[in-house]
Amino acid sequence: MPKPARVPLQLDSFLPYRLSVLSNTVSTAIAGAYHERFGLSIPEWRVLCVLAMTPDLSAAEVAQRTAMDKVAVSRATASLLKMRRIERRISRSDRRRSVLRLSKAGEAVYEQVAPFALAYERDLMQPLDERERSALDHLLRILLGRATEMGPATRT
Amino acid sequence: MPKPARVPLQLDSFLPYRLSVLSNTVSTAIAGAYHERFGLSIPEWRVLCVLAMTPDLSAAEVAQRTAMDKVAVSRATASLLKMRRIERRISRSDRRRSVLRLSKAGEAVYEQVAPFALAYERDLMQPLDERERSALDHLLRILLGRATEMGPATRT
DNA sequence: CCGAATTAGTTACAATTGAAACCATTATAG
DNA sequence: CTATAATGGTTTCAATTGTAACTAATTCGG
Repeated sequence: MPKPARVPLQLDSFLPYRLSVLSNTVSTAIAGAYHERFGLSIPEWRVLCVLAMTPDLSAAEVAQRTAMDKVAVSRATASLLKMRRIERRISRSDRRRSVLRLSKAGEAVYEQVAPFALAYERDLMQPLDERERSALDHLLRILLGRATEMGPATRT
Repeated sequence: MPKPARVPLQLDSFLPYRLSVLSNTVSTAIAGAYHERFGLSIPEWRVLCVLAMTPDLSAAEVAQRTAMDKVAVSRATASLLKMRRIERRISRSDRRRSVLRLSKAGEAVYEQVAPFALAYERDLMQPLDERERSALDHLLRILLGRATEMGPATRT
């Protein structure tokens, strides 16, 4: 008997691979632009973004809303503080907790970056019609839910 | 006049963000499993995978088919060589070029990992019906094409 | 109250990743 | 031919990222 039955796994039709390639392509494109135009990293941009929508969050709340861990948030806020794009106060009631919000300068940066980000997204989705866009939204929602509930891949 | 018109950018409906979160969730789940079960990193897995489908590729060809850069391929192949999961020869016609293929042990590992990977993928897509799967395929194809042709985000 | 356990956030250290410099070999121009 | 350029691949160094340990403040059990 020759070879055992080969499981045909074509890498470029393998969903995790495709997601990774797509996400990397998009992210590095955006990251480059953010960096050279605004001196922002992607984690910094995320923090800026949630604080623009919702001021006075703690670091932990920011972490939750940006899907970043607390170390990443700490680094991003440290950098944003140094650039004076956010301000930090200490919570009066709990002196461990800090309260973060955009500074005037931070708002100005946000007002510049947000349209840029939205323009990129619009361009990216430009080939999709309305039906396809809502299908995309639907699929991403399902997949993320599923991936999250599956958690650390347990099988064999 | 008060605030300038706020551009409403909700992070969790921003496509690049959603792709990043989904891809990270899936990748870290799989990476953990590959690592603890087979001692493989994702780059190593990718190399293994393309060599299983197509033996006797050069490093550059592997790079192209895995969407990795040549440094990543070099590291992955070095590690796979040390573990004796692939073999390397020097091309007779061009002594810079190497020719890579799975070893017996490499094939054995592949035969184990591939079903695992496919099972993970199947579970991930389990909530999707046939229509949705083909829509997903379609959308990913379009978006990747678009992201690639847009290249380094140029705008403002 | 007081000490153990929790929680918010930072710091330190190791592993990953990317960019540029670097060999060795082959191709090309004069 | 020979010098220069280009190519395949590896190594080096710096930047990013993740994990674990740590500090400071708060809560909880007794």
